[in-house]
Amino acid sequence: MEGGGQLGTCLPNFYLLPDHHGMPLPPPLQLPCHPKLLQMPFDQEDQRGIHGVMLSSDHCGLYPLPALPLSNSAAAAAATVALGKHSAAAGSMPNIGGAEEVATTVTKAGNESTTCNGSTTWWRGSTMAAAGEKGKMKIRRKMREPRFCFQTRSEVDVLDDGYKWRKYGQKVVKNSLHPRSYFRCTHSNCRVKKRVERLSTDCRMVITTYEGRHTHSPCDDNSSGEHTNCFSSF
DNA sequence: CGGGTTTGACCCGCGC
DNA sequence: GCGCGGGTCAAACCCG
Repeated sequence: MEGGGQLGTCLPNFYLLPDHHGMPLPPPLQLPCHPKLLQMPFDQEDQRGIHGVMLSSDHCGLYPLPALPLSNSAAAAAATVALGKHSAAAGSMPNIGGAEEVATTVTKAGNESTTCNGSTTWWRGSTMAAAGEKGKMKIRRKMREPRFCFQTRSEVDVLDDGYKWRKYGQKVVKNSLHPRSYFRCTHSNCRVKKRVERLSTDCRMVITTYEGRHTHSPCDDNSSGEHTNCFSSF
């Protein structure tokens, strides 16, 4: 069902954030412009050959993003993005069209609600333990969270978005000069993942892809005493 | 010693 | 059916 959940099947939502310059990165919710304005029905995008909308780094203007090939390039894969969190804590980030559809798919794939509970570790239980064995990894593969990606110019690969991430993999992807890094949120009940890679065409550009929704606020990941530091740089 | 990173292997989906 | 490529696992390693 639902086409195997290949990344390319769900068109991403793109945001181009202002230049990073090593500064902590605000989560999508804190984009300089209202994220809602960036939304566009996926099917509509597709029909127009537009795979996303980017926020101009210079003036917050919107413009279509036809350049990123979503089907197979590394950038495309990274571009298939997803937004985690922000629905509960901040509440201002709407569920994004296609992303919500993906979420539905995830639910149908099953077992999601059981994955985070009672597992010994924050993510292992959500996959292998829930599946019980590798043979059921197919279920895992089907599980797709809402995705959201944005792109920014940055000196560093891993942007500080206020959450705490653990790297669980790195892989060289085709058509990309730079390896893609895979991260998971370290929060015990949070299954949000993110991928980070640099554009092969412009190594200064970092594409960050979020998948899933955080079940906690950004500060919950840090020590409880650092609540004011999450995005203090802004 | 605990938590995070690295990295090779494995699995799965998709295209041909 | 097969091969390719992306995504994930998990043991080994590193670091504070």
